[in-house]
Amino acid sequence: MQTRKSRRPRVQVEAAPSVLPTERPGQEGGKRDANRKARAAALASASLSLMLQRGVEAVTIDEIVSKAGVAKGSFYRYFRDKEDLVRAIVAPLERPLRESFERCKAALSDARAAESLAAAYGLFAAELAGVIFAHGAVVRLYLQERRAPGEGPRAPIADLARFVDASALELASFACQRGLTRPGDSRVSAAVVVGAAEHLASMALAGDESLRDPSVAMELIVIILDGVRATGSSATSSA
Amino acid sequence: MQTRKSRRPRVQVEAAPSVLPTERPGQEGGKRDANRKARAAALASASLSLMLQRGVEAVTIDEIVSKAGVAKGSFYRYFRDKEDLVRAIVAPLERPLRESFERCKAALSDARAAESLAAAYGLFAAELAGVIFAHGAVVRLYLQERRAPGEGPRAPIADLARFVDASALELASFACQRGLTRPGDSRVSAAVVVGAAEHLASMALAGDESLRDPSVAMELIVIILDGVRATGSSATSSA
DNA sequence: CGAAATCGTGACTGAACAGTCAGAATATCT
DNA sequence: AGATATTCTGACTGTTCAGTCACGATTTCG
Repeated sequence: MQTRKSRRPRVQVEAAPSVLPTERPGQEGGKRDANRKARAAALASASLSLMLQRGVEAVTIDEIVSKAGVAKGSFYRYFRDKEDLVRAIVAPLERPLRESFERCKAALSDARAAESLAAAYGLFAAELAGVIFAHGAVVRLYLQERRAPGEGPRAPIADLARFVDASALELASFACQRGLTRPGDSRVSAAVVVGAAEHLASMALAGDESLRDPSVAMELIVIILDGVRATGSSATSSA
Repeated sequence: MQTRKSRRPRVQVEAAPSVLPTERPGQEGGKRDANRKARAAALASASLSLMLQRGVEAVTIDEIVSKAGVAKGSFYRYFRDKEDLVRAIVAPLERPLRESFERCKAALSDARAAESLAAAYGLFAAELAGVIFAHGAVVRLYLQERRAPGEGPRAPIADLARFVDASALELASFACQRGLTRPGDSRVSAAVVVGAAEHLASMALAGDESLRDPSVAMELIVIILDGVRATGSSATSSA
């Protein structure tokens, strides 16, 4: 079997490469275990910096192993292919995102008025900012390739993007049903919020250091809340 | 000279490929001219659909010429390489965008109050919607690869993205200076507006047909204006 | 119509690439 | 320490790809 690049192989039947380091030999404390973690981390880290510089598709396995200081054969002991590597790189984002979405929905469940909306969204934004800056490089990669087609090595990023969009839509629908936001098509408000937050994060991570200030996140919140808030509550936010 | 893929060649000194169809022989009316246009269009169209499906980097010249029904040598008579092709594909977007930005700025120059802001932005949005739906496939490609690194075949898209960001920032600063929008960091409001509009456009173009309704654009405007409007003017938008 | 140019073609080249594998190196266990 | 299993290594293979070029087809122009 030889697939050359990631050009539409999509034929793998069951995944499960014959050999992958599950946790076969010396567990946890051993030198084997430490080596494994170090190697996987070196590969992921080298990939990440290369992919941020030149894009996921342009980076080759040879470059990755060269930069990571590892033999090519070793790569395939840890990852089935580039798509598998990308999946491993972005995987740490999903859980904290999902949990923050869930906590925000729970907070909205208890919300009775507009100030509860502000509180719930404020907490949500703070949590998201934590995730974004804790996983800066990975989030940059996600943002960079976020709208990639669902095929090829960028598929895991596209999957995560779909998850974010769906979660945001669910949240927006929920808030709207409970009368916390202006009535209207929740797909629009969800898209606006996701697009605005992600683009701002992209700027903050890729460029301007000064955009990382907490006041920037506050400004985003104020703008979004004023745009989305249910009419009838107090007018615009107090600056 | 052989560069294999677009892997960091970046060595070209002066561009200007030895032979490219400027307008050498039979001008304008001739059969040559018609053939040229038809071929270039076939290549661009084939590229566009392939790139939308699998991404700019994954598509090969062989696939493009095969789909376009053209010999490989002909490709290189029309485009220097894939980057050149991408530049030709997205080029038609820049002019209308620039002109809309300029018209919007001019409208803001004449604006005296909040309703002028709404009028200027409303017209701007209508013009943008026109561009977006007139060049649907190209805009989809732009949105798909918008945050790509500035190297490689996606560079022309990254350039266009920088242009959009810079223009939006200029517009936001201008509106803010004139007191038409809430005081604050214009980088934030510009990022919010661009991110929101582009993400919504991405949804409308890639997915849901129903998001193409003009009422959706109106909803976007209302949300953004309420989030951005200078305090002191009338409260939230009338529905 | 015939000459002179441009244009189209597709086989060809050299290089880069993904993925493999036999043997060397290393860790673990007794 | 010795035996055994796992892991690392990098040379190797077959393929794919970008870019070229000599030649035949087509168009233009006198």
